[in-house]
Amino acid sequence: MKFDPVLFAKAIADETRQKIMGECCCCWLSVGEIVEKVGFTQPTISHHLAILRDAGLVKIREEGKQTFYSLNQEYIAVCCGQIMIKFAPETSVTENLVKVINQ
Amino acid sequence: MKFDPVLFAKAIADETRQKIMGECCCCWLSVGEIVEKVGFTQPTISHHLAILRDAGLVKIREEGKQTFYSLNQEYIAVCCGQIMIKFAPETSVTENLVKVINQ
DNA sequence: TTGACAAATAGACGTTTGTCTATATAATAA
DNA sequence: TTATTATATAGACAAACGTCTATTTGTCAA
Repeated sequence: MKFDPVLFAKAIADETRQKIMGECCCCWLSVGEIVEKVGFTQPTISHHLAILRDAGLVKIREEGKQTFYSLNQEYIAVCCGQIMIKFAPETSVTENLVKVINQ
Repeated sequence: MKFDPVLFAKAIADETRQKIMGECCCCWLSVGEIVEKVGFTQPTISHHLAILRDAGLVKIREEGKQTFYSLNQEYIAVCCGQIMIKFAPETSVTENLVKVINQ
């Protein structure tokens, strides 16, 4: 997944999608479970999941009739790191991050 | 500035604004200079600067007729760090970041 | 005080986005 | 096969957004 800072920002720039991301951050959830937890219609949730998928922010596992989603934490960390390097290069936090990445 | 992850993401979720951010990341630029570098009309640039300002992403210095803008790198680093903690808590990059913040 | 310049604001307009209902696709069970 | 369930896709529609032109506000120089 080639990093595109605008695509990444657009993907997370919505309250509903951030709710979805929070729900499936550290576990696998089916679309139905996400619908229950977030509270929009199933097509709306599927629409948002497609946007997250196209940006590379979720991992997908199909199992019979169901599709499970889980947040792609590694890639999200990379995206945030890249944005810090691009837009906050002179901060100590970013300098430390760069040190960790390069070691 | 209270951190709002959706407001932050919306503010950086536009190509023109990211160009502006890149230009005034490590220096102070007047609105006129940003207009020249980014290449939209002055009202359009002012519009985007207002969005960045409302999200706390730029610092402002007025000087006579001119207004100078510079990216608020410290706050951008904080925002990225918060997003990592929220959406990528289990990654080693985030664990290192938390260590640095807490020390 | 007048004129010139820099930036912000107002308003118009086309595009993009988020949500919905309706429908299609795919997998399983009877 | 047929019915049922889970998810994705299509299309409609209102709201939000990005850009522009025109205008206003504020500062400085003559």
